[in-house]
Amino acid sequence: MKEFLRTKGFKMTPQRELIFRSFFELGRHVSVDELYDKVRLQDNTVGYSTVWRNLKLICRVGLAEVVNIGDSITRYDRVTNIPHGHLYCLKCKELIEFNVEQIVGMLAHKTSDYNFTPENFKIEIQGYCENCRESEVEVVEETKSDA
Amino acid sequence: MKEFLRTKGFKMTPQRELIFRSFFELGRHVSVDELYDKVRLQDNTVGYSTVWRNLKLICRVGLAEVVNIGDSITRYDRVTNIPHGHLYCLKCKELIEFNVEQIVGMLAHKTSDYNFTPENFKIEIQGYCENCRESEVEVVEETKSDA
DNA sequence: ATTGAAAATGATAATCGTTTTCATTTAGCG
DNA sequence: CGCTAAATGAAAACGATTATCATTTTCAAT
Repeated sequence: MKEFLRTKGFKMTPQRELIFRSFFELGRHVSVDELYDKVRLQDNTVGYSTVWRNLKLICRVGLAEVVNIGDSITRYDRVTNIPHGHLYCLKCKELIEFNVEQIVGMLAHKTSDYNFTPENFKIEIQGYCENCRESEVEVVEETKSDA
Repeated sequence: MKEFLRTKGFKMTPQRELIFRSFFELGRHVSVDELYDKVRLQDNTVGYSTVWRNLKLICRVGLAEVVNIGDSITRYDRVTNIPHGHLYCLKCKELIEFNVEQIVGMLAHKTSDYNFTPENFKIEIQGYCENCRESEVEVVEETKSDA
């Protein structure tokens, strides 16, 4: 890892090592706060900005990418070689991954109709998971006034 | 439209009418600022918050939905009956719509494997449009230090 | 037409996530 | 070692979005 970063022109530091390791330990859909909390458990001197910067760095070097669904929280997802989309349950807020290998293939083909060269596919589906399926009624009648 | 809103429990006001009309005149991928500017051309007393609130209202009643691509600007897209995804050019930042009717069909089918009931499909593809295709090289070597 | 309750407006302040700044410390090459 | 570029941590700055609140307006019931 140290080597990997060096070849890209970045240095290795204890904080950075801790942040990187924590990120990969956390696994999927990591938010800044989650990562910050985990890092602080092991070293409570690490600054918030440092966690932030390194999370962006992890993306910059191609080891993670941003996941943005309905809520306003940006999450970072470890890059894997199997492409996946996300199913987001509007009720319980759970984020389920699902395989989109064939879909991506089709999409790639389709974009060529538009003379477009794709780099990155984002497929996010909002809906209701198995458990929450029943109560999918009221969508408009929530917050009416002001807001 | 007035009727339509009333049945959903909302009132009609001159500002609201102007904002709604302006939104639909603008067409696709409307940002708050764009809409605000357009509205102010016709009535420079309308407040920013009012534009904001009404943009959200347009979404709430199902006439528009949020489009969020790479940049941090939230845009609102008029809902149509033909489902479409977005091709976002990383260079010129243009947003191209493309038809995803079949794709959505496949996706809907695929989500059933996960016992998931989809409500909303978002397909965003980043890449390079016809004109910008050549210069798609440097992706990592941009801003190195700090940041 | 008048009225009264509910909702909308507009200005402003508050909030939240993210980015920048800057003085200080550190990594790592020569 | 010693030097330079990069990294850190704290704090402030920033921009987008939301909440607050006093005032005004809509609209249904009279």
